[in-house]
Amino acid sequence: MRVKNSPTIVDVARAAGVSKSLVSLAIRNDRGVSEATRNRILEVADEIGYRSNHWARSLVAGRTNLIGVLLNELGNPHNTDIVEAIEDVAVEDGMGVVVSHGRRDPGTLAERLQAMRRLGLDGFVIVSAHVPGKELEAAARQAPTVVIANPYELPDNVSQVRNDDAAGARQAVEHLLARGHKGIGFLAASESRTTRVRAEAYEDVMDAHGLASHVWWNPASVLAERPSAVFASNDRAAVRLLGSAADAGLRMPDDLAIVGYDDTELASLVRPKLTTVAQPRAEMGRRAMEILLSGGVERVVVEPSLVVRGSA
Amino acid sequence: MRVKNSPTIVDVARAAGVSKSLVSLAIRNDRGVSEATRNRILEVADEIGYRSNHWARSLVAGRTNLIGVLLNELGNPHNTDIVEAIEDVAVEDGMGVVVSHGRRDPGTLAERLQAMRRLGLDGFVIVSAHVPGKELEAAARQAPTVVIANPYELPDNVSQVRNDDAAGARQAVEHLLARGHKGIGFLAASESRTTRVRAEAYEDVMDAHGLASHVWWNPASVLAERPSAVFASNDRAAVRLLGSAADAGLRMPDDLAIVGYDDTELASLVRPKLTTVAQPRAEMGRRAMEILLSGGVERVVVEPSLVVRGSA
DNA sequence: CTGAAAGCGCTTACAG
DNA sequence: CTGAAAGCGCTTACAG
Repeated sequence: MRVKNSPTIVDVARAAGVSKSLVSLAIRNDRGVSEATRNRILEVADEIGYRSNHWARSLVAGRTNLIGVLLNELGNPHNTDIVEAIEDVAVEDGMGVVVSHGRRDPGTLAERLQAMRRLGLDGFVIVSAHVPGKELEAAARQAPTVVIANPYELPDNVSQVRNDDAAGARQAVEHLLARGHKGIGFLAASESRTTRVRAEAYEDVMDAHGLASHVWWNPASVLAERPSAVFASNDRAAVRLLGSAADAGLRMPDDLAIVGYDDTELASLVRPKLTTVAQPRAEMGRRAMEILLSGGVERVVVEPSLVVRGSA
Repeated sequence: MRVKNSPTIVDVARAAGVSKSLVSLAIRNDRGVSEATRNRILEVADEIGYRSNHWARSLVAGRTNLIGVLLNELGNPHNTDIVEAIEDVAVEDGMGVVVSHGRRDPGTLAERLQAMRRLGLDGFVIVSAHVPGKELEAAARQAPTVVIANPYELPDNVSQVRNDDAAGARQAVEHLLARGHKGIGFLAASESRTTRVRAEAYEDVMDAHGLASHVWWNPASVLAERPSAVFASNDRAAVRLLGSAADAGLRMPDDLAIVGYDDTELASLVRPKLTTVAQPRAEMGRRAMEILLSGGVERVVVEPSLVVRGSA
């Protein structure tokens, strides 16, 4: 599986009858090469199928012009939308993006990040809360690193862009209260810090209204207790609950009102469509890239907003 | 945003008091380096945070040990499951994977493939039917290339792994016929070859049973005609139809039976759960990697299977 | 067991 | 406007 020998700069030089330095200059549009010469060189290069070797170029440049994006998992639309926003900005700035992912597993994530580090990328965007703190720290020592998530451990040298989970959760619960619900529970999707913050904000609001809180970890427990409404820590959990509740013969939102979090595609695919809290994903991706390109360390919090649909 | 100067092999050599060649040998576990020396070198390397430069290594090796995976779009679970299977095999073989995607747009896909080509990757797996034939051809000239999809144009030098869409479609339609449906329509999700093949197989089966065929392009047209059952060209289209039908007050599967294709996560998230045709994604990813590593050009067709759930 | 030298494909001063 | 030389970080023969 050896790569077919691609033509190099010296092949072009030979074919065009010039020195290889001149080819290099012509290809990079360096002025100081006559119009005619440049055109001839470019033509020859094209003819023999020359394609500059990114690795060699990076080696001398000391930078790769490539950003590494590490995802918690592929196939999570909340994450992948963020990736697209990152890429938009990167491409505008003439940088490439390589994507990797770790299947929600800290060990795999660490491994993938290390592989990216070996590539000597110019920056890292981590769209996951599960990368070990020491790995983040090591990555940030090598190149600007920003996390788009809210991990338990966030070393001082790494930047962060996250949404205000407490504010989002409050909007969700207050919406439910405004609709007259009193028996409102919380469905936790995981033990992540994000879930915890959302749960605590939920409890605070309930407390403030003199109402009792209930946190469940799976749809079955929810159905066993039959609250009048549930705030789920993300859309996926909300949709699972929606399904289980439907299976149990409940009608949403009358028998059970449900609010999710993230506003993924899923939310408008199911019936009733999900009322959910939307994170400004495009903005988050954009901010992350801005921080990366600035080279400094920043912590940014953006505001989520409630999207009311049929489920609550 | 210049990368902080990472320690190189010569830094290690200096710190350990040996030549840089020796460091190189020690690091690659080349025998011919005394146990004691190797350990000392490795220790020093670890101490000063040495990390080998993938680019430099590739430059001299003439290969990158990296496979490029190009996706039609991120966030399509059918695609991303395939990617995971590819990665499993790649990691087993000591190769890395870089992922890129093109948002379903041929121009963007072509651009991304070109960027990957500049990285001099050792092979390409294209999980998309929308990459222009000439781009595939150029990629395959450079390194082994296999498409996991069924594009209209497939150059002779590129390999392919795909499922038997006609067989899958036949299973779907025959299932519907077995359930007693006669007025069965087809909901097309796009103008891709895959959709066309599925549509034609559907028509053939209907023909064979002396029944009329109807192809629609959106849920609204389906509902205007009220067939008794619909075979949708993929899960997403099926779920959209499910939603629209529910909005129109229909009960599935009694008022309308629906069958999808792909068996994505979506299929078991909605209610009723979707009856759908499953592609052996793990096998497809594995086969693609095997072909890549063998270096030859092959065309492989795998068998899909019907998964019966609640929607039909 | 260990070191000096050449070279991977490119760019960057430095002379002409 | 153009060429010869050095060097990016590494590996690979080739001598000792």
